[in-house]
Amino acid sequence: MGKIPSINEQMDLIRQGVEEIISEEELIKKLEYAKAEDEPVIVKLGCDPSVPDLHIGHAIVLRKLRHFQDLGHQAVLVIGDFTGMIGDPSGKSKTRPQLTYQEVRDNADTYVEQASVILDVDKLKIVFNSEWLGEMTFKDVITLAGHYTVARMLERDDFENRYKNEVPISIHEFLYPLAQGMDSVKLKADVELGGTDQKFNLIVGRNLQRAYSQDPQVIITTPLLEGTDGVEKMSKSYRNYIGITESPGEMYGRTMSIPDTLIERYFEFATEVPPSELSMIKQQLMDKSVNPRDLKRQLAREIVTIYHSEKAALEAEKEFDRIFISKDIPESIEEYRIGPEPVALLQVIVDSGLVSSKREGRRLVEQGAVRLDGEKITDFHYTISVKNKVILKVGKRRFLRLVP
RNA sequence: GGGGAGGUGGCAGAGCGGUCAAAUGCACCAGACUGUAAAUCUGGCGGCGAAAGCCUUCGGUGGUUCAAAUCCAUCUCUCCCCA
Repeated sequence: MGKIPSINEQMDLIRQGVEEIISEEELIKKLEYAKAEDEPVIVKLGCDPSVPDLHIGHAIVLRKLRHFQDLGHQAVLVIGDFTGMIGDPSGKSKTRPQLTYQEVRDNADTYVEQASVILDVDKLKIVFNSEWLGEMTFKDVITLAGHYTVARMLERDDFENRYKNEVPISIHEFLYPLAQGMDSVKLKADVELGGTDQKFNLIVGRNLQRAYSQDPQVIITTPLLEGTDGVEKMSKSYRNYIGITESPGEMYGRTMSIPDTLIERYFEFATEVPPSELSMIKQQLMDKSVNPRDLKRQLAREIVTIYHSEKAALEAEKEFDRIFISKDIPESIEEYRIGPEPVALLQVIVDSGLVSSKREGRRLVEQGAVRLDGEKITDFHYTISVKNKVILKVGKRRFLRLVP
């Protein structure tokens, strides 16, 4: 590692877009040591193989890991296959079906594949925690558990709240942070990354390393991004996420649907815009010198560009403008064959999958959301017979080309 | 082992014999407006039906009743307190 950047330069990059570093002094020490000894710092990130689809919220922490890679450090991705095979740690959900070995492997593959958009996979060390956790005996586990107390476990906000609100916490949930901490011990991690929701677990890892006479890891937390609804955290279970494998059009549109108040955060955490530009954007948002819509357009382009290409971003933008600004029809519309016989329009809407029930279709007609070739349909008994192609439009963004 | 409180729609959370397809908030969908799928306002938000109405839903099952999310029995899961 001859050309390692200076500690200051490293810290500048590391500090970008993080919530908290515990502690900076320790990190600097580790970096200094690494530089002096020409030994990379070991940076750990754990992932949950039960959710294979990544969204741009996950990307924040992945990007941070990438930063460490760029600085010449050793990134380690820990696939939590062991914990994944046992079940769900976040007590609320019911018995999530346990994943089989094969499912976990497949998910892990998908994860790495998707993460490769952000990480340098060639330099990435990938490990499965079943390797060591699966080897532990019950006695080992008890010994491990002996390093922690219930009171300290209850320090975790989530546990504390659930305890207070009489929401069940099962014993095995206490073991998850310990298991995760064990990963750090095994890997002799210098740094562990995670979302702010992981802070507690990361600290447990730190404490366990101490218990095992290791130099405790530095923990770095990254913010959890709000979803497109602007209310909940971005998560697959609410449909408020932007998946990193989504089509450019979908990605662009979903970005445009975030509340204006989120523009700044998205710029800061979901894109690669340099700090100088970021501060300019913040300024523009504050003094309202630029229409927020235009900033959001820029944001949407940035995001699509990261996961697709600039070209795709521009095309997506064009399409978006077409539909929502010019109120035009999309460039390409799916065709749906209905034959020359007269059919109830409602039936067509349901059969084609545009809406899920006649009831819903009817509501939409009543609300004036259904148009045929631009003409509003007001009668839900409307019967259609197609001689030439017709454009069926439901709401603002559902289109179908009906062909005989 | 004993005592008590609960399981309601995507989530949170009311209801506690009929007026309950189930308040309210969030999410979601649509319309208006607009600067965008932003904000705001309005409407909708189980299914079939033109409608009347009918069917399925309040942890599972079985009852009581003209009528049950609401009462009873039982099963199951959860929480709290005492030991």
